[in-house]
Amino acid sequence: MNIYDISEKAGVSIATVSRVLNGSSRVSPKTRERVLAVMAQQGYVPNAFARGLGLKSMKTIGLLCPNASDSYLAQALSYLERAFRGNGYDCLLCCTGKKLLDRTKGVEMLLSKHVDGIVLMGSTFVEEDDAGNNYLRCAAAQIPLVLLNGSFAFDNVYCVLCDDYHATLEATQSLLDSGRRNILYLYHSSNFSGKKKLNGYKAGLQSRGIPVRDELIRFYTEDKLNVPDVRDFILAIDREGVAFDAVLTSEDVLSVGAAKYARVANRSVPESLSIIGYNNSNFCLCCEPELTSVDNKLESLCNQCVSTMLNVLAGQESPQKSLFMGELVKRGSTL
Amino acid sequence: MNIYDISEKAGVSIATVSRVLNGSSRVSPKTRERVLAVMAQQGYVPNAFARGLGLKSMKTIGLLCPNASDSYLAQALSYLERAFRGNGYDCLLCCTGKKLLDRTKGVEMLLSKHVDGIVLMGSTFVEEDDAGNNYLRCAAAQIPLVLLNGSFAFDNVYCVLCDDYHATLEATQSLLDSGRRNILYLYHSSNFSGKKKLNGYKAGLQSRGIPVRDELIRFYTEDKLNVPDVRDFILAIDREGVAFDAVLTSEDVLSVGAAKYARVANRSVPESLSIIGYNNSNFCLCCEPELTSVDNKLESLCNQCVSTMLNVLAGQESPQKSLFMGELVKRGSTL
DNA sequence: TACGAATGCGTAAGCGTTTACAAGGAAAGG
DNA sequence: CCTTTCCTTGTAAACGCTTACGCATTCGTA
Repeated sequence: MNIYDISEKAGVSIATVSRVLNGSSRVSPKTRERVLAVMAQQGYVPNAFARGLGLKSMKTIGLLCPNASDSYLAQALSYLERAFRGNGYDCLLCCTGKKLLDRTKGVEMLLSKHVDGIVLMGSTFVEEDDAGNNYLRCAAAQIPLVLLNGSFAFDNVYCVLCDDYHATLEATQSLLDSGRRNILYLYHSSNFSGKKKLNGYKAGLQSRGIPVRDELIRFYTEDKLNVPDVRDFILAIDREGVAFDAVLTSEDVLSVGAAKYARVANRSVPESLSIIGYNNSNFCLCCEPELTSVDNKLESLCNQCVSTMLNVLAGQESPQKSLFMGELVKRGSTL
Repeated sequence: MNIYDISEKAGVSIATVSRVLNGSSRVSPKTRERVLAVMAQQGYVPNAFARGLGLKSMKTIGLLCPNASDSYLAQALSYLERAFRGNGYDCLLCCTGKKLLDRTKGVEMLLSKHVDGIVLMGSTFVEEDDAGNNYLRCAAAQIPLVLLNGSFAFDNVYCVLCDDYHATLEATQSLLDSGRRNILYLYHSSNFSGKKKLNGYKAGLQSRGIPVRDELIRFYTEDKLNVPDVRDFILAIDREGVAFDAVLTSEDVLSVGAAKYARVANRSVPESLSIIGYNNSNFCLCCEPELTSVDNKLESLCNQCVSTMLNVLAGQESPQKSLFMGELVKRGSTL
């Protein structure tokens, strides 16, 4: 069943069928009706490969996601896919893990499938001058790239991100202003936004004249975020003899681990230990007390990603960088 | 940059280039080397549309997912994508919501993109004879379909699922055997596996001679699963005067809500209230005490989906139905 | 040495669309 | 009634690849 069958049954040429297919105005209403009727009756579905060949586009956006099972990224995936599909674009998903090499291969795959644009999720990308990201330059030479939570100054690379630096800075200040002095900072990835957050933490301390102490800055290295393991990780820090009266983390799941730690260590939250997480995810509401967390406006970020992409594809001017402000959502885990 | 450029620079015909591209054995090693060298040097990437036109396949699997932000489905997505890509297939994602109409449109979209096969996630499909699922028949006429957690007896439709009926039955018995008599059953969707679970609950009661009481079976209608709302939902049931000493749910998030309810209602878990969830997700470990839950072997299910799909695509015999057994993982929320 | 088979490669015909160009007819203007 | 213009439609040439078929060349064997 192809365009020829339809043209025959409708008594028109294939060009006319194609024009109907593409909504060209250069078809008389009567003819259009007839062709559409035949299509519907025959259950005709145009061949996307052939269309792609002709149009050089298959209305598809590539999503490069480090890990679809991460609840934050999964949520982002969901927002992005919905918004793109609502605008006539489908999404090709590529989950790559975090390694640069794998991400490079992922981008190549997406390019070979001739996606119209790529959204790179999850900020595994560092600053402008990182040599390892040369492939971004190559990719951007062909199609528009939008980085979600990443930054990379180059033509055709657009960045949409939350100001993680200031958000973390404010969270830190908020802890200090409630009387905390020894804030344990726990983070899980040293990617672009990971670094911003860490810097925000340090700046927060300095803004109140509190010295930055390395033993209070801990990197959780396990790839998988598992609550009991995080709890034990913090417990071990405690047993080292490092004293802390607050835990600030780069992700909510780490904070859940902190809440678990508090329980086994017999410390009351928030009286003896304040906890602040990041992302304002579902996990915050699971704990008792509920977790204070930084809302980094994921839905807004995703919508901006999509509209930026659509604008660029439509040849319209678009901001190279869109920065959103995070917001501290206070709940029971802080004073 | 196309096959002609390469053929010219390598001094061979396009047929030879194509043969190299497809790993045909009908090329001398020397020629192959030369062509590969030119390709690499020129950074040639074959046009997937044209290949698709010729090969009638673009090595792509469509994933139909009701909701990528659901942690269970997100996890499944991640497993599926990884396994498919590891086997040379990419994944086209389509998140549709649960409505039949939307899912139908999603399937049509995937068909028009000529995916090689479709995995339908999330069991929005009911039994064999549901008239609404005619589109599955149509789709299956063209390409293989694999249902994850669904069942539909028809050629070219393969089912991979967990025995939710027996898993829920056993969970119910386990509660009864620990002395509980009034088990509140809370569920969120009445899809295929939702019905199986409900039936398992009823059968569990009956197996111990306990009457099924309608007021203890509650459907949580909100589309979004939000912990505080679930808590209030259960609180309202309590206030109705319906007494229950255990809560069994169709999803962990509902159980988290139950744990929250217990706290505001001043009931101790598990002494005054037992709780069992379903999926054995991360949420179980966030609660205090940790939640007992049914592990429905998601990773195994997903791997089976993939190997079934690959087998069918390779023309090999494959089981029409693959049934896995769930397992009750006991934790602190039960006696 | 001769002949059939096997191998390596090229030619050309698809695959199902889009679209530039052209042509035919109707409407409009003189 | 003849031109001109606009509108609708058709013809045919891409798009970049795969592959059946055919032609040389090489190899093995009698």
